[in-house]
Amino acid sequence: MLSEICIPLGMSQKDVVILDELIKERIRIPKGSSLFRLGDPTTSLYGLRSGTMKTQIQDAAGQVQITGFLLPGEVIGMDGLLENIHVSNAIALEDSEVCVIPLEDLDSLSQHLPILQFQFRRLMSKEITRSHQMVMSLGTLRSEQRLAAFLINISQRLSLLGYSSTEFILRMSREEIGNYLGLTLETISRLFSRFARDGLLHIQQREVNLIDMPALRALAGTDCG
Amino acid sequence: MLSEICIPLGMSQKDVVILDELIKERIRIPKGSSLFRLGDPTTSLYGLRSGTMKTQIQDAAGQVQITGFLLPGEVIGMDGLLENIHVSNAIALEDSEVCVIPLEDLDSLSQHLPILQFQFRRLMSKEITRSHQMVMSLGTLRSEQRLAAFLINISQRLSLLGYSSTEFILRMSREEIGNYLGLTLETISRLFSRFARDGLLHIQQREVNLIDMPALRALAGTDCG
DNA sequence: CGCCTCTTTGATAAAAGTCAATCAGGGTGG
DNA sequence: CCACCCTGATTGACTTTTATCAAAGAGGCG
Repeated sequence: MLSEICIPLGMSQKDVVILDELIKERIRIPKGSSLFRLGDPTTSLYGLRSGTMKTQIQDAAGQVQITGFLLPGEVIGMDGLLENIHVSNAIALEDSEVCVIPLEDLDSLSQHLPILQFQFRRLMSKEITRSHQMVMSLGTLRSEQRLAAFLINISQRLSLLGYSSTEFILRMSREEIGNYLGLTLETISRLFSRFARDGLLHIQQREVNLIDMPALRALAGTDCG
Repeated sequence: MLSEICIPLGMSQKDVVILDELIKERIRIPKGSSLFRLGDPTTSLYGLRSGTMKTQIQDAAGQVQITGFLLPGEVIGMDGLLENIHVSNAIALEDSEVCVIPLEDLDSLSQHLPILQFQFRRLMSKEITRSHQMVMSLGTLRSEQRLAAFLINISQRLSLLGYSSTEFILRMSREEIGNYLGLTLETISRLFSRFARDGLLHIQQREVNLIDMPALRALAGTDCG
């Protein structure tokens, strides 16, 4: 049953049962603490079961870049498969829970369950595409377009999880949004104020209410980072 | 022998021989033409054998973002494995040649050659990491830092191929560099002029001569996007 | 209540973009 | 062979966008 969240794509019931064997363990990650850190050996991947997390990379100078905000059902840790060393930090934005997918088991099972291999190939390809979209957002969009695209993206992903697509709570600070979008926290704050003034949304601290989705879409350019 | 270029990492001689069976075909791509286009079915991956290519995505409005410049030995097309439809265009910047790696063969061979599976997992993970670095570059670096990091990155990759790390020819225009780095062609041009004035490099059209690598590294912040 | 973090807002400055004109090379055709 | 044209590159003047610095306001929690 967990595996349906972790790996929710077209598998037969039988396959899903087999797959359940993969998930031996769950881990709770309290708000603010790390699931793994840069340099840790990569022994598992993780499917986010509940909560919200962020992944961030950092350079030698300590400069940080958030590379993703993760929602339930999404898989964390695939950037550590090059040398089996994590190259990012995964930090919980609220109390969260992940299911552990040991690489060892994944490998041995993949031998006899080709669809599992396909599935992970697809997930990795999806992450590549997502990251490329992010590059496009940072490379071509202006601040207001980036924030609009960000909100639409969050909205769509929450919607897929069965939550409201128009009312939700941002689990990340203005600073984290700014870092993610290549902007400063002040710019994010000003944009929220302007969007609210222009009737695109209501925002009260981290509670967002998207009012004019068509206008937001138009701003973002219909595509959704 | 081709496979050593296409998939150059730790395999036994025997494995390499088996792997050679994968490479049935080579394709020549003349300068300016496409290896594949957005929307094409993904039936193969491609290892670049010679030349230089770029991959770019585009949104509904036709806005383009270059997501990578490819040098010999690098693998193209992994972003198409989500739905087996290419989500990018791959275009030759000079006359190039790729070896074709049919997915069908890759899949059947992977069953009996686990190392091949690992290898592709690693390559995909590498692309994820590379793209995340790109996000960091766009999100946190200023224009001069981005260009310095770009030049160092090209330099390192050429060096690994046995070419000079200080003298090389840029196969892409100022506009393409600008698009890739989220800047305008004028900014790139000005930066090259400034770098030359400051004695960091010589540049004559597309011929670059890196003179002060330490200074370039310092500018880029030692990390190399 | 008071402290602490996060957020908002304003004033100013810096970075990069835009518009425009000129320049350089490379290739083509007279 | 040379002039011309076309694309790509450079440079300048000016504008826009976003960052920076600074101060004040709003919640939340001990």
